[in-house]
Amino acid sequence: MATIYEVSALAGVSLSSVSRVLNNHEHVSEKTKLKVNAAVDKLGYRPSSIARSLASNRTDCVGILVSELHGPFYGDMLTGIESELRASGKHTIITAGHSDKKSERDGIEFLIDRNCDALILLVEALSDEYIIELKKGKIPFVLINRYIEEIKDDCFYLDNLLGGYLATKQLLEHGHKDIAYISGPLIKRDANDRFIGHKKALAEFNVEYNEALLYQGDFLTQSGRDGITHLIEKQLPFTAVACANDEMASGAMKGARDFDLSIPEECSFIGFDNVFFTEYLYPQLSTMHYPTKAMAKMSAQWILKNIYKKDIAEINNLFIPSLISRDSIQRI
Amino acid sequence: MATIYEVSALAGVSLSSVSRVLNNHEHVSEKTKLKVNAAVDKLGYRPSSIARSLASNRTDCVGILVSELHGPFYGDMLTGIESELRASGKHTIITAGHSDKKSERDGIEFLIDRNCDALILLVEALSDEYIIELKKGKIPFVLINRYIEEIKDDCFYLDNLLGGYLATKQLLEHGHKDIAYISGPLIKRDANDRFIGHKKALAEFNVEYNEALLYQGDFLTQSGRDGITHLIEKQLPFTAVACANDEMASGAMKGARDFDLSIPEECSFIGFDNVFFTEYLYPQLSTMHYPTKAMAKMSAQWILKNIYKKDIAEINNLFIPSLISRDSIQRI
DNA sequence: CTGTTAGCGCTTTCAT
DNA sequence: ATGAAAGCGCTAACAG
Repeated sequence: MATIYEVSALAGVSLSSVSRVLNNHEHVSEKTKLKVNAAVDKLGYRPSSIARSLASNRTDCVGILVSELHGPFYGDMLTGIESELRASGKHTIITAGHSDKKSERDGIEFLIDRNCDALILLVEALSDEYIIELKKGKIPFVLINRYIEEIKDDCFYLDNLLGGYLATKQLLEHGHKDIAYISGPLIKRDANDRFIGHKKALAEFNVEYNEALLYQGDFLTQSGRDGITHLIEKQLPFTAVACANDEMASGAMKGARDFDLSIPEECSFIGFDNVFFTEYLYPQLSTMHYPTKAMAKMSAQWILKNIYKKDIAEINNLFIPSLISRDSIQRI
Repeated sequence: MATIYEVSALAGVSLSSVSRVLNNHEHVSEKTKLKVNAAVDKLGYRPSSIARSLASNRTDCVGILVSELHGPFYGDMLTGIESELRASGKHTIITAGHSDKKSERDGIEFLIDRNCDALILLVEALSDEYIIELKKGKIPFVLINRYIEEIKDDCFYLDNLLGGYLATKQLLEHGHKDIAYISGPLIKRDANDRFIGHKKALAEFNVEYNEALLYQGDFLTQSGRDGITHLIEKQLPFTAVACANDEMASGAMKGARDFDLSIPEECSFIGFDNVFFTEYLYPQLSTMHYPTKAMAKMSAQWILKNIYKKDIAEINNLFIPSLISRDSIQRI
């Protein structure tokens, strides 16, 4: 592998001149540029990113931590971030936190050890305190899908309360009054906000909230199924169920069918997130659109703007969910 | 940030001794180990991975290239690889090739430039020749989901022909004779193999292959929908359709329903890959299981064994699909 | 506009 | 078993 020394020798200029043209620094004569580029081509020279990082203290890498590398939600996030960063010549090191405190901590340490210039974090298990403390360290980072008051400008988040509200409102407007709710883990902020939104809609329509109709799931399909099973077996009265995400909604729909409930005739459903497969469920699932890609892109832009000093028009932290109306809700 | 010099000074031993205990080299006295570790703890020292890489010419990073970062198939692959590698203290740099020749080439170059110790590649657009040529370079790599005769020991692949055969056989055994086939892009080896398997099953059951019943899709949901629409509008006779992957099957099922075909009563379906959402379609989709995780894990193990000299029991290159029988096939 | 000179923080022979 | 010293390949003042 040719080094910069050989380029320098062949081009007949100094090391620094080579470095300058390689990094597009100004104040380099056209002539030396030409000479250097010729030498580079001739030698098939490729700079060593490692050596460059050691000397410059930059890696052009941003570290990403998401809960899982699979799953429609995280997949879209990753795609959105990677493509935006890649377009600016920055690279991503991706790792998984598995919604587990230790894993998330390890993941972050790993990314810091890899000398990432900045991080994009989707952390669920780590406490607000830990994150606020991390902010005092020297590694810049943003949070996605999470709101922490103290560092809110570095957070990108959805108005989950509004989403929960709009979802249930949709059910109410179709005449439903007995509405079950399959929530995410309520200790999680997003899950709780969606739930609060649900209750807000109920209140607005003067429908009394019935605690028995709440089932707390974990955002995974199986828990949706468990939820509907629980509700049915308890013989609880409901004509519709709002689910805190699409995975659970699909599980719940499956569970309902196991009890021969026809959808949406006997039971309506609404999901949340609008992941790609909702359109391919039967009936197609009405849900709340989560602008995942836009949020992913924005978080990447924050990095580009603040760390790499690129010109970015405007940073916007709050994202708004919108209703996707399909076929899983029956008017009664 | 403390450096190794400070550790050396505080511990009262030489640089090299510190380096030795840090890297678990043998021939270090218990005493110096203790002294060094104490100093490390006291200083909160963390080695710089960059400096280490520069000096040692290793990065402990393996580069992964997949077509997309989203999608159930790639997601599972990534998860499988990352967890296996991570467990051995190796790291992954992940990038997307978008099934495009230039993107894939760029991605590989990027990973090489990042000084990855080895690569795991899922490439679709790049030619066999390009890959064989790459093999002559100095970067070690394996291929997943692809078979190239010349480097077959470094390939991990599914017996797609068998899968295609078994899928259609399942339909035939349920009495179907008029079987439509929605294929992937037939220039792709895996798509073509599945299709060949389909025809083989037909032949074995003495059912004549009818070219009109073939629709060539692109593995994406929409093309499944387009396929079924085409078949129906042409008024072609069929009682079942075999799809080359689950995405297209879900699209096809949706399309069939748009024409008020009941599934599976009026039309049976079988998919391929057994991605997670097949279970949540209605009816649940019968499909061929693709041991994605196992393949991902195996490819990571190849790297661990051959690059990092870990003890790995056995490497196995060929993976076998198996039938997952659910509710989308009607006996006639 | 160009060249000289120090390192960046660590690993790795080679002696001892 | 330990230490000294020579880089790994590049960037970034600084001087000219």
